[in-house]
Amino acid sequence: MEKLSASLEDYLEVIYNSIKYNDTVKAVDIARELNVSRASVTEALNKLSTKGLINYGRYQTITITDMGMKIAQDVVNRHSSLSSFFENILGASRQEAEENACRIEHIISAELLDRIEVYVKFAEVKSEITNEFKKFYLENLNK
Amino acid sequence: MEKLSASLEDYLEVIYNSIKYNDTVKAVDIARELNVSRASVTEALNKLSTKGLINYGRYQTITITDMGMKIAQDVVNRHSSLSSFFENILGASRQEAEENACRIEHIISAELLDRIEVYVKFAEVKSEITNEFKKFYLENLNK
DNA sequence: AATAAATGTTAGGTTAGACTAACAAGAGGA
DNA sequence: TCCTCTTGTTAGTCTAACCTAACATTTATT
Repeated sequence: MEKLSASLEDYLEVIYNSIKYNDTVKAVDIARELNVSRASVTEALNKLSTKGLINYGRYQTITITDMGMKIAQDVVNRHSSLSSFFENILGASRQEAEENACRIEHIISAELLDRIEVYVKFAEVKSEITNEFKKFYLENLNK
Repeated sequence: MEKLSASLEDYLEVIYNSIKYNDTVKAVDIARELNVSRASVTEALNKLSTKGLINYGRYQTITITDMGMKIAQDVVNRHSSLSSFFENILGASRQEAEENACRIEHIISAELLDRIEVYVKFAEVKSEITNEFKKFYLENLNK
């Protein structure tokens, strides 16, 4: 199975999260969330369906297949690893962290992401590092 | 001036580096470097020229304008900050670091990049952190 | 149930960025 | 100089991802 485009990963991610937290998704929700037209959502749904990642047909309820589930969870994991790295280690705001995670999650390599995940664990164990960096960062703002 | 696309930033970056290290660039070099056809290079050169970032006309030598210079240097800075973060702090190989920097440089926010740059300085001052992380990373490989 | 509002689909367009194939221009060697 | 090879350009295509406008279907309201 060839890699999904950044765009299709976004659609799948929204579908996954929406089902997880609201038990269901409608095309109009996806459109709002991704700031695209309803027509674009229909197009994306057809592509995801053709690839066997969601179950979907005209005017039908959207569900995720097992394969789609695996991919969606992988995207979501990438997202949350990056986001917590940006927020907890680099000290970015929640929003800043989220926005960057949304974009970078699609293009980072598995290996580099792995290093980032380990770094998050590392910083949990050695929490003084994070504090020292925050101090260092503030000192550097004036320069 | 509106933001350049990732693709045009790549072209400009190659032009900048090529001129910096070889005093000149030819379209065929750009094509090789970016793995695109010569036709695609011609198209990109016309766009960059229209935007006033390079001086260029049919069959003519390519040079960078002052404005193009600023943008190119900014891209190159983003690239090298990211690359050294990935290599020196996260311990990725040179190649891994470069490849990811090439992609991420186009989409990271200025604010997050700034935090990364400060983190690189921080790790230079506190070099024990990097060593501890490398140890921690190796220990975590087996889990 | 009838109608109005919301949602989903289709058809047809646009744009950026790539491609190939064919042709044009320039550069180097015999 | 002529010929050949390399390099650059053009024309025409393709694809992904978006859009709008019009139409179809479903859902909600009276």
